[in-house]
Amino acid sequence: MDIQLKRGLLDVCVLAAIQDGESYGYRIIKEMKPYLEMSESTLYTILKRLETAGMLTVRTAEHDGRLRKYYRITERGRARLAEFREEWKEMMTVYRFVIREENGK
Amino acid sequence: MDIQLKRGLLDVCVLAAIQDGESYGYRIIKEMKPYLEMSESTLYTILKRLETAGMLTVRTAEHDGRLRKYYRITERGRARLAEFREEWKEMMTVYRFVIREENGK
DNA sequence: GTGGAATACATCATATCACGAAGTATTGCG
DNA sequence: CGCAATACTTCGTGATATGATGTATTCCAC
Repeated sequence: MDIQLKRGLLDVCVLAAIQDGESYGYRIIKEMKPYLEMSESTLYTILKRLETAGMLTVRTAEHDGRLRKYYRITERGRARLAEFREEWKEMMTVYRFVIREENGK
Repeated sequence: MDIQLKRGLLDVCVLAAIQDGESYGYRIIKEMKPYLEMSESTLYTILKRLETAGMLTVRTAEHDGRLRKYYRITERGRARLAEFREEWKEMMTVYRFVIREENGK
């Protein structure tokens, strides 16, 4: 998919991946892969950004001798998802503008 | 609208604005405004980029003593629009992944 | 007839951001 | 032992949207 198009989905996609309960980086990537591929460096950048924005919280825990960071969505994060749904309506309006001519085919 | 979300639409939106016949910068902005707002500097940057990519051609003509640049879509530009429609299908898949939980409400 | 809005385009600096590359460290399997 | 998988981090780079600013003309209101 076009990178630019992808950009708008990355953040909300990560939030969506933890909306049912906490998860961790490596698992999030695997879970999202069928829908949207992203590199590890991208994901961890996004997770940091979302944390800074108060959209998720982090806790570190040991699992099989390895450290894992578990991410949990916050109210603000859920609000972002709700906002996204509104923005999507605008997206659809623009989409119809873009494809209008080929519509009659 | 969220800037990141907007990014994926800007280029195709400009192409869509000239798909029915040539137009010029100032008019494109006005025409797109109800759907997607962009600053002038953004538009002219995009027009230059699309020209470099061979998705549109430019001709300069005088109109009421002022110079205008008229932009015309190319075959490659139309191909980009067609490609966008395919990408949109992927976008819809991701969209459904994002809103899946709230769907049942 | 002067000032300001509208028309029309250009350039520059800046901030954001996705990503590849590379690294660290452990577990588990053949 | 070696290699894949797990798990996270850091750095540099390139792309890009935008505000600020500038140039130049036309048209309308006062």
